[in-house]
Amino acid sequence: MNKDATLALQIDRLMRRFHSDMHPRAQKVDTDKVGPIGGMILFVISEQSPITAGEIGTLLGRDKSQISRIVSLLIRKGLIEKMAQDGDARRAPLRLSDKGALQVAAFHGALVETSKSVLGPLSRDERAQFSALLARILNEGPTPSE
Amino acid sequence: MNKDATLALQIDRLMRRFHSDMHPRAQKVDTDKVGPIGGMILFVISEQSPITAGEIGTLLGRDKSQISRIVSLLIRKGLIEKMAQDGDARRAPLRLSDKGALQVAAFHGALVETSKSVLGPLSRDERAQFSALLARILNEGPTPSE
DNA sequence: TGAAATAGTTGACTGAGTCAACTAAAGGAT
DNA sequence: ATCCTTTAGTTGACTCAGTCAACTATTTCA
Repeated sequence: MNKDATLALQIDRLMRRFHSDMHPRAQKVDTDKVGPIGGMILFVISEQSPITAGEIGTLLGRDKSQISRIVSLLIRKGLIEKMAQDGDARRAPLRLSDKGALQVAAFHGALVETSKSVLGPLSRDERAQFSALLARILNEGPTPSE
Repeated sequence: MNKDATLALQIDRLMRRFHSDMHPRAQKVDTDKVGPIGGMILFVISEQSPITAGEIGTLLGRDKSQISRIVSLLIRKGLIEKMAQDGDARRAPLRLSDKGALQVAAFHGALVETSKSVLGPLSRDERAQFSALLARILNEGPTPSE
């Protein structure tokens, strides 16, 4: 069997595993019903702030329309807020609210648990190896700090 | 920043990259409009036949209801067919039709191209390493190993 | 100043994924 | 045998992810 095709199936299965593990964990702490992607957006903002919707879209590899909708939901829920303009009235720099900062900690925990659960079979070294390979694969786009 | 949380974001981005690369490729060869998961099901059947819907669900990590619907679509399109019973009337062993075998080759090509494109930054050795790590993750996880 | 590029919003749609309820067949125990 | 439980698959209803196109407002630059 073709190795590349096998790899494709493996990646697909990893995705499924990751999602189905994360979903219930994220739901349990998602008191404001912002969904898993809402959680990831909060997480990204907590790492880099201020950040615009467009930058979030690039980081997460999602369409701007999707980001736009979830961002306005997060604002409506009071988890993030638009900051004062930075000179370009098209851009809307975002930052966490205090409430959002609390929420982020919970999502962060869910993410960590999911990673630990899914990557459980790997040793510490292997996990680092895996992460390094992922970083190389993703290297073409903007990567979160290391 | 927490390493495990970084890993979670990395995996998510890999998934996004993989999907958005595969989607157009799969669509181009998807003359019967069975969708990317339809293609993966065909691929799985081409590798292991006969196989039941339940086994496909386990292999792909999808819900049986989702598999059931797509399988009946594939049958309606004439790409796969139910075989004679094997003694258990609940189980429905499936196999490719001739038409399905042709379609599978096209999907296979799309899968290979996607792998090559997404994993382009990796060397031959790194790709093998990556595949081995994936195999360790997937085989020792909550899914029954082979 | 007028045209093109950029950031974001909105609408409409497809499809993935989840959950629960259901049918039908098989297996096991007394 | 008959009941009870388990298993394979089907179906309905629903939520959310993802895509695409059209649109507004603002900035940039020729």
